[in-house]
Amino acid sequence: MSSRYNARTVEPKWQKIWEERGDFRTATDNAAAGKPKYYVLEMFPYPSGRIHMGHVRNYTIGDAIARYRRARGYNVLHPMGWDAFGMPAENAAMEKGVHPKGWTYDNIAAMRAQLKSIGLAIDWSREFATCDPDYYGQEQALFLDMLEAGLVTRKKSMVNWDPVDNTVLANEQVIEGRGWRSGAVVERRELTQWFFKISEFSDELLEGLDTLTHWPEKVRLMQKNWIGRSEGARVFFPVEGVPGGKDYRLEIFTTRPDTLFGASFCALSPHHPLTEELAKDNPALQDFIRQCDRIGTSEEAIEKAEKLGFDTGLKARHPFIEGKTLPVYVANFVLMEYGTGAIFACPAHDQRDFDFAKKYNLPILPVVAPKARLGDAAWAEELVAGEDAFTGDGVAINSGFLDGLDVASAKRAAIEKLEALGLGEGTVNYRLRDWGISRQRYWGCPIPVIHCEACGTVPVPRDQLPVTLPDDVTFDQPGNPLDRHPTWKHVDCPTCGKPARRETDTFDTFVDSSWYFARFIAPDAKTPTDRALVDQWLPVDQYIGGIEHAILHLLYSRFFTRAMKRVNHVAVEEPFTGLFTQGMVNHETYRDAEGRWVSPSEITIETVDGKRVAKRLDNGAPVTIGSIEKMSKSKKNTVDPQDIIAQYGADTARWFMLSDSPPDRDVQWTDQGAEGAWRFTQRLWRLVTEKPETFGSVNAPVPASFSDAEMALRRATHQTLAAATDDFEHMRFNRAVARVYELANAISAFNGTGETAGWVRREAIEILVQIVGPMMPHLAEECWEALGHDVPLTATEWPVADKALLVEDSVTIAVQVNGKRRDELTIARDADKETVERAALALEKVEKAIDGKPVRKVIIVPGKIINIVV
RNA sequence: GCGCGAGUGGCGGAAUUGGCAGACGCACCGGAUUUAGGUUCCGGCGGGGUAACUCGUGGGGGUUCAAGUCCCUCCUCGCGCACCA
Repeated sequence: MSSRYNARTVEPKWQKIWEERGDFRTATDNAAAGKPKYYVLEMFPYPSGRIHMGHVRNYTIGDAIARYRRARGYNVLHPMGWDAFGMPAENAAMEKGVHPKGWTYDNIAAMRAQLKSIGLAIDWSREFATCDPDYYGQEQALFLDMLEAGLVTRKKSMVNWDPVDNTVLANEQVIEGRGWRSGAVVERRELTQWFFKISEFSDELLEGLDTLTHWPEKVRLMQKNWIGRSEGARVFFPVEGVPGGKDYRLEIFTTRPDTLFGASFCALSPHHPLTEELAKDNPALQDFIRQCDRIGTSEEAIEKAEKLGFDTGLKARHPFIEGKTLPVYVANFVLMEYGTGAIFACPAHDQRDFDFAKKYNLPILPVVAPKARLGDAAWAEELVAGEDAFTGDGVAINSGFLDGLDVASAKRAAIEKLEALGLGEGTVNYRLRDWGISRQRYWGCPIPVIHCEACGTVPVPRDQLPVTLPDDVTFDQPGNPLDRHPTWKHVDCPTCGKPARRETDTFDTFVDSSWYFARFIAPDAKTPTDRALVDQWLPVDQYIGGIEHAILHLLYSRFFTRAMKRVNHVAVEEPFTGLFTQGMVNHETYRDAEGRWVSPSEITIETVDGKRVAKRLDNGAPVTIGSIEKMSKSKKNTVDPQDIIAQYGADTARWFMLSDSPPDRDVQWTDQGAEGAWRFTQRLWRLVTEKPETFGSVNAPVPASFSDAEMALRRATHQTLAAATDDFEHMRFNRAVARVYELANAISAFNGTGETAGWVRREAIEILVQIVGPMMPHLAEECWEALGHDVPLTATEWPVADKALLVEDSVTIAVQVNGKRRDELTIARDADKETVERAALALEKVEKAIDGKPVRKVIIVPGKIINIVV
């Protein structure tokens, strides 16, 4: 009776049944549900208009977890929403003349339909978009709470300025130092902006990392380095000749006070107050600053740029060496945002200082020598003549009272001395800077403040929230449409009633994504969160998303959760108990004879003489097969999930996404892999439906005894179940898939007949279908129904492995001689070491390998290996 | 430039705390059945060697009875770098 499995009809059928049954609507009041809660969340998507394979992978992983946890008896919360503010909507408005709002909501509608076709176990009743006034209004309320709590500040910071378009550019809009549209050389410009005081949480955020034991170690390490706690010293260098500053003391931060005796110059950031003071009547310095400002604002650009300096002519007095002075430079690699915006440089022991000293012929004096080369004059010569600074541990030399101390002791001694002299102190510095949240853009959440000439910055009164975006805006010119809107920004001051001006900047979209996980718990609450409910549901038990968010999004969310706790909107400090970072989806690239990228859908591949050869489908022109890279529009190596779903069904796409690669690594999408996944869907369907008469009846009693072959299949079944369950617990879906194949092979190979065999066969196939359930839910439901069940799989509990069937009576272990495998031995599991040793030594191949030589040692690892050393 | 991670057959990968390298899948090769075909089933499949055996986890070195796994070093690729999301 078996016929082909038709995903096209089966998948919508089950999606409809699940929806009608309300299987995935979560009982909001978990306490009443009487089950443990489990909150699983994937990073919500930006509504670009179409889902891509990265989404399919992300949401399939999350869905498998959600369905597995549901089967394990948890009350699962698995919501979905849209990270809907951001630049692409404004770009579309400029390029296509569509309104960002219409464009965004149209995209959401299209992507929602696509996501639903994947068959995700999502509670769609909780869906929202961050551009819904209801959501961003609550975000404004949160901001006001944080403002009142002193967590917000205003200060000056640098932006990329396009002098032709007269607009602020994002870093990604600066290409090789030029504006992406105008092509003009970009300048740095100072702007007063809003900031969250995340730097006040540096220590807390750092220490909190230790509690995140279910996060990848690499993410914790990246965050730790990003926060960048470093112990060091503030040192004051008295500077002579500062105009109008008689006793000017230059404050610098250093992590290496032990190298002070090797100092050869001081350097100021181009935006250090002293630099700006000096530049006032120094046109050459003004030019130099302008030159530095052309590098752009990204740290990457600044660090990669050639090191340049400007000698101010000022001299700084060395704190330890009487009479010694150091030249004071302005240098392009000194960041105003880090430390004090000024450094002292010890070229011998810092690579950047070293490069700079070489370029400007400044002295390089080694003051730390590696232990092994202490007192070796040649070492110092090599260092100075070479290209690399010595940054390792060693012993202080040429350093007066520090001589002979190791680096750590020398640091302590130097700080003590500085403190005694009143020329410095030990201090802790962090790399983490405050979070600038002002964006000079339209499509974002308006910052709810009003600027009044008399009253200063005044919060928008709560009863006037949300401050909504005006719809009547134009995108025919660059710049912020809110700022040039004829009426929107003109309001009366809420305090004094005089004419005032709305803040026209909007929030960084990272603000929107820093608390959405809390909003899903009560998406309609009239306050940002519903405390009774968030206390039940937070933190998120398992969060899943791309590794590219390892630092910013996750750090901002951690900060925001702490800030929300301070203003009593949540009880927890950490938002995500478990974090899983999935890899990317890659695909081969193709180019035609002219080097233009060609899409996979435009070509066909054949194997000629064992080699894969590609050509265009339309005209047969040859196409070169290139490297495997991350799917991207620019390289045209994308595969549209909708095409795959239309051709093979969602289950095939899901299965492929989970089957081959470990989820935290990159996966390569291949047509053959997709076909292989599709073939397995057909195979499972055949296994279930081909010979229904060979299965026992549903709910038949357990037979009294089993044959050896029947026991073997039962063992395979329960061992697979135990192992696959463990794999699900650890998100090792690729291993679970491999075990599914093994069990399927065992079921196919089992040829027992009769009632008992039928019972065993049914047990095996049912467990197989249940394991497949979280991964290919539609197919599994259809199989489950075909096996005679009335209750859908989504409402069926996860099976439990019979522990008695997990252990074998005998084990096969390898026998090595001098570490090389010579034979194997099958022996009772509980055999003692002597028995094992005697049996191993008696093996013919082992005897031959020993070759009469004396046995020195026999290593027996029970159940694993025997190694005979001769 | 700085920080982080990853390298195992033709390909994706598997391998408890160091304990039989290559499970499982894809591709490929051979056979059977059938069809108009990509279907299905059976067998083979890291390199060298007739074989005994031997070499093999990015390169080089080390620790160990035993190393894909631990240590040192080098190379390649990927991610992040604060206004992309």
